[in-house]
Amino acid sequence: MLQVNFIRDNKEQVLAGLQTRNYKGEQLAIVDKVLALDDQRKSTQTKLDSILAANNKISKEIGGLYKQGKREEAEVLKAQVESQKGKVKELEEEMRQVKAQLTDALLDIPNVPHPNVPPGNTDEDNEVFQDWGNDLPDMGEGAQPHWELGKKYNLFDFELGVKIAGAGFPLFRGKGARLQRGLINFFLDEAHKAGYEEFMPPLLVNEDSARATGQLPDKEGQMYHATKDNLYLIPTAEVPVTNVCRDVILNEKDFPIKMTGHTPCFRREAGSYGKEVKGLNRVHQFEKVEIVQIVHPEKSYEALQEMLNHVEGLLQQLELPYRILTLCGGDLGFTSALTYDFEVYSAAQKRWLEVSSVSNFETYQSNRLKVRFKGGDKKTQLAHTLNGSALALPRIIAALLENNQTAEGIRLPKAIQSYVGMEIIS
RNA sequence: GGAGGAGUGGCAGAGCGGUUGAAUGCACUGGUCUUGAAAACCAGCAUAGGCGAGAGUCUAUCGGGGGUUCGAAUCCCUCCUCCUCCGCCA
Repeated sequence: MLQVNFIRDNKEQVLAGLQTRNYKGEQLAIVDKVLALDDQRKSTQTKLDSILAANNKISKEIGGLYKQGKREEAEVLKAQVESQKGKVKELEEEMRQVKAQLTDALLDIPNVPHPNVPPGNTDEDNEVFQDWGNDLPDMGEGAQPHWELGKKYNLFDFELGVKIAGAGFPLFRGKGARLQRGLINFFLDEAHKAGYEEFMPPLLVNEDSARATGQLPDKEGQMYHATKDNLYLIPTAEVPVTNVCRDVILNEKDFPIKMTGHTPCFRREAGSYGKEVKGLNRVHQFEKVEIVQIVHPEKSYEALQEMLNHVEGLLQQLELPYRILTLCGGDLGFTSALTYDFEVYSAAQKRWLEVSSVSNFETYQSNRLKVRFKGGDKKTQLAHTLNGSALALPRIIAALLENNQTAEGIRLPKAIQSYVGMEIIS
């Protein structure tokens, strides 16, 4: 969430940001609401503090009087403090409520989009930041989609997944399982080379962690919830990995913090069915390698570019046609200031598939995470956080299979042949 | 899962109802001394929030939450975590 003081000092900028996100009319009133609640919070605290200060002072006097044996005088003062108790309780309750309302209101305000975020309403308005050009692969008439190829080469089995768990839980087997394992290792090795520390985090997280990275309360329905122990299955490694730095005050010298991790990701994807989700296009459980950076505020857009280059390098090594989109105001994630999506062309489905999303959250996430650092001036301030997929597996596998199908089998790109242990899947 | 013990500042560790936001040591930062370093000495060293132009001052925080009390790090309840023993187990 945004900091109240930032909103107060940059109200026009925040309002303009909301407009980029297509907030109109009454929806913009949220900003004034936040400021009003904050004013109320302050005045309530001033009242409360002055009573508490007076009470504390008297209590100390009582201590002194008891030592001197002046019981009666002490009793008088006791009664005096006691008489304020109701008022204190009342103000404390008011404080609790105002704070809760303020937090709720702040949670309703999305991040301020970066000036480069194009206007627009839907994914159709996303701006192509980097195009592939016209020579998209044409596999001809007989090209098979990945779900057919998976069956043909016995790489994965959706029916068995349904039997064991349910729809959207694919079962990888044989060469399909090896392909997936090889890709994960390839991605992790590349991240390692780029200076990211590798993590193997818990796959279930507690409420505090889910709240800190913003999955709660906004995306409650999208996560699997182990209610008995009140733990959530992670929808992305971003959650456990970013939480490494929760409530930490870093030293400026620690920057940049670069973390990576491979995890399965669990998403309920409630309400999405149909063609768009066929095969591996959208599943409840998938593998992903995530990269996270925590950096000095002045360096975050450099870091974003670096992450962009990293993801681009992966796709080039995989020899897949890709394009990069700048998400428009309407499609931009609630917590993000600037997001680039990577899409890979699926030759048989004849459509672009999103395989990575790289975002700069600036201080929006770190404010809730309380990731701060001390700069040269000894002041603590919020760090910037960024993350991106590098990469998500299922759609990469879909594109690899579809784009590389030949009569002899599926020819793997050079970069991963040693990882998978074969040149061709036949 | 059962029984017992413990959680205090970056770390170690006092305090166990009254001016204690918290002794002391270490670490860290600045200074004195020194050609330089070490040692020694002096000073500083938590976070968040309110009020204030500022100096500053007030409030909250001793694992989390709640309670008792004029007053809680200290007493009570509850949750969490760690340690020891027993049981179970990949």
